[in-house]
Amino acid sequence: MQYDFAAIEKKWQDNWEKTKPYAAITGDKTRKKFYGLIEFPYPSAAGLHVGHPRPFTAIDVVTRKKRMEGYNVLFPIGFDAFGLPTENFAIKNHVHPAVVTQENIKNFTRQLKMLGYGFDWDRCVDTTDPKYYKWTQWIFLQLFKHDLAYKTTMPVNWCTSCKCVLANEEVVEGVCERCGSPVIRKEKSQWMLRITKYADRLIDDLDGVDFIERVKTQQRNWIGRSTGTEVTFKTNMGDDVTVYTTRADTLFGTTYMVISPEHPLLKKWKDRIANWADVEEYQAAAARKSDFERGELNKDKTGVRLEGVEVINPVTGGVLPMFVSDYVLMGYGTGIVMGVPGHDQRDWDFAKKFGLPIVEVVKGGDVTKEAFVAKDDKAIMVNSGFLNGMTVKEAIPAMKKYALEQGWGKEKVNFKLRDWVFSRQRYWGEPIPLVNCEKCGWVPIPESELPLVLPQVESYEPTDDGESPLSKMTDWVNTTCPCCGGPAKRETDTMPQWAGSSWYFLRYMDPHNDNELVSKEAEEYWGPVDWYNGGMEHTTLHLLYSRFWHKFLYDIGVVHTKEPYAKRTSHGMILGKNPHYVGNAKTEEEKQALREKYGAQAERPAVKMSKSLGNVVNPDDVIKAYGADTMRLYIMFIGDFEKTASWSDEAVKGSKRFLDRCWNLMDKVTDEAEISQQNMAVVNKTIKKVSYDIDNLKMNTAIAALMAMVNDFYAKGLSKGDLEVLLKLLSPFAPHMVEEMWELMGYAAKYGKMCMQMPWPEYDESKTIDATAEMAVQINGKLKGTVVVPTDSGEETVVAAAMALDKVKKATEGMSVVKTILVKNKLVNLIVKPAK
RNA sequence: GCCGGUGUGGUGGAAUGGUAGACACAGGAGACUUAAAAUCUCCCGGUAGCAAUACCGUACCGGUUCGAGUCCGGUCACCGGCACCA
Repeated sequence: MQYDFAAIEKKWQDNWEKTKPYAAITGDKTRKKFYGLIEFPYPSAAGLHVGHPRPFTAIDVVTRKKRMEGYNVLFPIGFDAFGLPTENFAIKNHVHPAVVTQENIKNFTRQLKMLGYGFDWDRCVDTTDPKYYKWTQWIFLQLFKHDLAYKTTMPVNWCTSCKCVLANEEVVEGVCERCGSPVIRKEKSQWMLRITKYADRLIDDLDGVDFIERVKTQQRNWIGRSTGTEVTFKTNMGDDVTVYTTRADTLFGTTYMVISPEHPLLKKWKDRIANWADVEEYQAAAARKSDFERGELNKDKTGVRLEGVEVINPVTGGVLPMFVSDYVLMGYGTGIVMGVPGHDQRDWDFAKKFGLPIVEVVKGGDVTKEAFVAKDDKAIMVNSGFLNGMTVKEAIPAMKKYALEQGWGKEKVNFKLRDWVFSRQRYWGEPIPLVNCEKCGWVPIPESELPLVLPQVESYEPTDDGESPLSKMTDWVNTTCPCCGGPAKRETDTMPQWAGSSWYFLRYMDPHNDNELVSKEAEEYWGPVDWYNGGMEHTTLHLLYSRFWHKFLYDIGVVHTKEPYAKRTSHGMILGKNPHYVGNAKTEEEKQALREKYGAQAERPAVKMSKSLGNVVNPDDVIKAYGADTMRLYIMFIGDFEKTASWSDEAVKGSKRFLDRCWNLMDKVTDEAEISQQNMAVVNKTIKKVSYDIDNLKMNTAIAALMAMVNDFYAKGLSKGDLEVLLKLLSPFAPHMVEEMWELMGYAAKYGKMCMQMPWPEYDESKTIDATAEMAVQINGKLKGTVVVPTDSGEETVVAAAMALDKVKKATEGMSVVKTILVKNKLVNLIVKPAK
């Protein structure tokens, strides 16, 4: 028999809507709190896809178990609704983005409720709600007041299609992360946030949090802290030049200098550079290149020698030529590097091309063929004066010390992390609450005037001159200066999408507070988030940004913890079937054709879901066919939570079949209210396994254990007490069906509670042990068979039983046992030798 | 190039150094049924054999160990991230 999931799920969802069993109670001191968090979705027009339920269900399961364990649980949901896709959709269809957003939120809400998640819907937030973004703006004002927000003209990443600047984190392989269009450099005046001021703390505080290791390493690499030396060189131009190097030991091998095309010194030296026209032309060419071109063509070094510029090597006194080349970045170090072609491959390539001398200062390689980048401490310095004979490891601090004494060098820490480009020339974002006054400069609007509401506009189209659509709203733009009362103009750029999501987890703690971002009481009760699960793709974006904002909020006393999240886990992607997989083809010709047409793609059975491949799975369809409980169970059973997994329509049926088997157990159950003797061990073992597995996100093996227990129930029969435990363990995974069974079996009446409100079952360690153990018997490490012996049998008993096996008799004939290895209840290994 | 990760049946995947393949999907056989579906029971890594059984088997090569998918050294392949960061 199959259970009527449609009616049952509707019934219980209506019940939960009314009775609110998921309401979190701020300040409840009688229970421990648990704050579980998932990344709130972006409400796209396409609706929920199967990627969403994986993390949502996992944390739903975790929080459901925590509630049963007696915790006061906060498991909230909201919508990260500002952003480009909605704005683009609005432009295309001539609807206001706010209208689109509300429709999408409605659809997402319907879908999420259909999946039966235990969200506290009364705490739902929407980043586009002025009541919400009032506080996003408020935080920006505090950043501004603390000199962490500043406007500057700089070359920025400009997406040619979105007509908008992008943060470094939004540029992937030289193209726009969102639309894939090339990104070029453009000089623009932009709001920036000084995230670099927090670089050290963002790295160091990772030591104190429970994040999965790959998240920590990725953040550390992204921030990219390195300790090196700044060395100052004298020049004939009147200015000294300073370079940053992590290899101070190679100073004797420096044969030239390179300056970035964007470096301001070039302009200053203009009149004294003999070939200025060439240099200027090179600068212009470099500016025209996109990031992609600049990075991709990295093998082919280009540059121009600055004629007339001479630089003195402080250790050799030698005169070095200087070049301008775009392989030196303005944004890292000092924008000038010392060229050491013997021991840096890029410098080597450059030196080869321009015929510069290559000097070996570290022995071990062949610098006529390639740069020798020494890593081990066996590498010995040569041609390096007082460093000769030292290892690289010794030479670096020795040179540092010498440089410091001589006054032309000092230790310096550098980061790859850059300040955060915070403004966007788009409509659908939070207005930046500042005005520009000719007399007073940038002035914040009074906090009492927040929120600064996004005005209605006729057209949201980005302008070709790169200004925000808001700039055309002259009524709104022209205002008075809060400082002097004179005429002033509003900032017309808006905030990036990452703004609203950088602090949303705090708003959940106190979502309706009009006077504060979050009350002290609520923040001290709920903070920090106990468990946050989200995608790896946010590691260097949202996760880093929100840690930065949280640290700032800590500094100004809004929050009481240095870190927002105590624990961070990450889920793998869900892949769809690859329609072009060679395995689908029947004949060799078809296979060959697929390989030719799709190349390496054709070798993969599963690929990312996409509309164009037609392999997208819609959760609505799955729920319609099998029910939400099946959807939830399957997405948890699909495989290791952290790894990518492939969706299989076939395998979904297995989860449905299991739920039907559970349902049909109701007909097999005997009246006994206790756990039955025949199931005592399996029930206790399963409680232990499921409890441990849920806490460790091993949902697939937790479900496998439940399946194994149900298989046992079918084989041996079960009591009412056995079923009661099963229902409690299954409740986090399949809450609708479980509540229905709970009611039908009379437990609801007996306890006056829903199953989800019962205490989580406990196990008795002594009862997890079977009366007998099946032990492996090995001869010289080779498996010969198994014996069943009483649990915890000693060596004598086990060996006797083992020797009784025919195979063992045969294998030990004419041999003597020289050693016996016994692993209790697991195996016995007899080491034998021919008898003399 | 650098940093992470992964490699196990036809498939998804299990295995604190201790019986490799739990639990499923697909497939096969049987029961029930007029029949089908559903359900229930059993089989299901490879080779040889009627069978008992024997040998092989966790990407590849080597090592440690009574015993290695698991630990160590090396190689290859794939996936993800970063990348002219001096």
